[in-house]
Amino acid sequence: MIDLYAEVIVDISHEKLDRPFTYKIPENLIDEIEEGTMVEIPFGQGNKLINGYVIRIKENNDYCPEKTKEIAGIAKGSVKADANLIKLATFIRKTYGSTQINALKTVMPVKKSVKREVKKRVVALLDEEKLEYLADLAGSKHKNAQERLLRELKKYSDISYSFITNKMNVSSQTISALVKNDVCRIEEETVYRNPIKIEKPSDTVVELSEEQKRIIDDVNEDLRKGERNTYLIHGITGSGKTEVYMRLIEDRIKEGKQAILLIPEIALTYQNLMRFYARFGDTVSVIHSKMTAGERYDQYLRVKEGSVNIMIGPRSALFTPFENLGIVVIDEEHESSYKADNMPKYHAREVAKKLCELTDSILVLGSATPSLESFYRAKCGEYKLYRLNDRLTGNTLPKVYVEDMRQELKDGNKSVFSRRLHNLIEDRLNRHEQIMLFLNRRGVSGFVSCRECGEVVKCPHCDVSLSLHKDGNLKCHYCGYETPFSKICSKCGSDKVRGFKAGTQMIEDFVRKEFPYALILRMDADSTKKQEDYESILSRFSNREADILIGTQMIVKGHDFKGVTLVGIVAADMALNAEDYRAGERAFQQLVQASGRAGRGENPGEVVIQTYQPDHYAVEFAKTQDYDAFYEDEITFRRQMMYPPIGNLLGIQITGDEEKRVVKLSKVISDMIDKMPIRSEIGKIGPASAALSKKCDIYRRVIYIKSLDYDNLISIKDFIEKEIEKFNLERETVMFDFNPMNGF
DNA sequence: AGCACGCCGACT
DNA sequence: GTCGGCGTGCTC
Repeated sequence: MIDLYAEVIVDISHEKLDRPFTYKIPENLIDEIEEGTMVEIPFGQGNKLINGYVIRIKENNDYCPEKTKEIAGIAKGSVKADANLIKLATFIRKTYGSTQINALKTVMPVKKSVKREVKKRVVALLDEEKLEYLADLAGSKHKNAQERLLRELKKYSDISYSFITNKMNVSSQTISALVKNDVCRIEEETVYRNPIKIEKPSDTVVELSEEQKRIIDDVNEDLRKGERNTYLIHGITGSGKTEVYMRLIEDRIKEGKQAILLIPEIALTYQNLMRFYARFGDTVSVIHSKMTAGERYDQYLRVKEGSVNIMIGPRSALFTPFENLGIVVIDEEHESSYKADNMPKYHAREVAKKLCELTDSILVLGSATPSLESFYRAKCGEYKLYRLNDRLTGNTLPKVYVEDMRQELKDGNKSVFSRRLHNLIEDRLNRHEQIMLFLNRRGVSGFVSCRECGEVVKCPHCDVSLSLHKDGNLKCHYCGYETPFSKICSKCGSDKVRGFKAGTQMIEDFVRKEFPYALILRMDADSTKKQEDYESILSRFSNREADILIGTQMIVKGHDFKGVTLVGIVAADMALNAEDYRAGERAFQQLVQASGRAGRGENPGEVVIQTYQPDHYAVEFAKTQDYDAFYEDEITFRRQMMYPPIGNLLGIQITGDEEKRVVKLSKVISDMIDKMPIRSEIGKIGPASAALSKKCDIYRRVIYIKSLDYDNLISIKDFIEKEIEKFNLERETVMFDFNPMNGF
């Protein structure tokens, strides 16, 4: 019998080990080991048993035969990765740049039958005096690493394990030596959470509109012809996108196939989830990030045994190992949560496209405000575009007022609210109808604008707003351009240029003062530490326990509050002037989505958008809800600047604990790029300090590379990675993000 | 990442 | 000498 060998990716995430290792497959395991099997292998001089994934099986051994070891066995309680998932992992590794093992791990829906997430910390057991003494002692004996650790323990007494080994350059042996002597102890934390419980309501069969019918017939016709396309459904809020998804999914299930539905965040589409349960019953399953390992494993088993046909969840639901996938639907496809925020930073839309190619499935994207990427592809003919322009319930879109805050100021109104918003709030309170006040502050660190003319101070090189720093200078977070702050407006000459700052707390205080009899709920990151707080605030508001809900972008998504007839966007400028190239797109999306919250019940709604820049294209087009016009303006800007989706952007983030070193390393990398032989034209921006230039004592700098050719960016990333490997970096980290969504 | 090997200073 | 910390290099 011929010998078989396996290429194994070891479960150690380190660049130096990020390549396949060849192992011999023992004869007794030949039938059991396949590509995707998790195996136990002896590794290193100590032949320590570790896990690894078999990614390929081959007949010839291209490695030195004497050194080739045998696979020890199949990893206990392991779960096999199916072939498509391995291909997806390879795609993720190549497209977003990560180690193979990390790509494999993100793609695995369940790694083990019981997976525990542990966070190790080192905690001091002695008091400061004793530690000081021991540190001195270690110092005098030239035990440098030990001294470093002891001094740090004296200062903080509780340090994360990975910080010590990675950032302080102290090895695990040194730590265990101290543990043995009872100087400190290692603590492990496990975090678990319960899933949400869903009841089964009944649902009535809905009559389809002409628009909906056309989409469904057209898609089915394509499938009959053997075509596999990507479809973008641009449907205004309340136009019945969900019903279209359900019909398309139903049709695939009748063909014996399965479906994946991606939604931005589980809690936010609770209502939609119930509709799916009502329609498809037990064949629907849900996964989300907060489920415990056991719960996840249960869902995985149900999928494997074929009792689940539809998987609903956030981006990770994409990796459900269906036998015979037929359709992937991405609802609210413009949402930034579809982009992974930790490595590998993949985008669910792109991975879904790849998955559909691999499984011969169709991809359906839906949104009221499609991402520029998707709409651009639709315009190019790469996706098929459909519109849903009619609101099913027959109620009209809300009336939108844009209030010019410059004029308010001129007329002597210095309050947070325009006269119109103030009057409308009073009116709604009298009529006992509900109000939502919306304030966005994400990604904003105090942009600067003229209160007279609305002019925003922008970077002459990057066309993004400058932000005011404590040192009194205005800085660009893209290229590092710096200029002193001046009260004098360069456009109109007034001396009313000010930084912009407002918080939900401030709005709440103001509302309490102005309308003391109103019942107010506030929701933002500070007031909702826990998921329960969040749900309870929303349900209390839904039960009409309050008149006014004040919040950040959290309150904008998905929820239907029938009683709300007035939406106030207190400071639209906050979103307009976020400091990256997506600001306009995000602002438009948020304004339209926020407007969509008003008048979802019987009474018609009104929306007030307050801004210093009523002429801003995002505001103008949000007022008329004119997506196409907005798109034309925005794509022109992107084309001029070569920003995505026209060009591609690679973000490189350099972080470290000492500013000088981070600055120096970013300069080194920047020079490296300049000297690099490249295939096609690129544009380099930076290095500059990141939007959050210092966070938890870690300094952050960024470099952006623009290129029309995506592969060009990949080779730049590979090149930099290879170069910096030589430096053996210990205190700095370099991270890459392809076509970043939210900056770094 | 984590293990062995080997160098080099400190101490019997 | 020789004990032991810590840098170096390798892992199929």
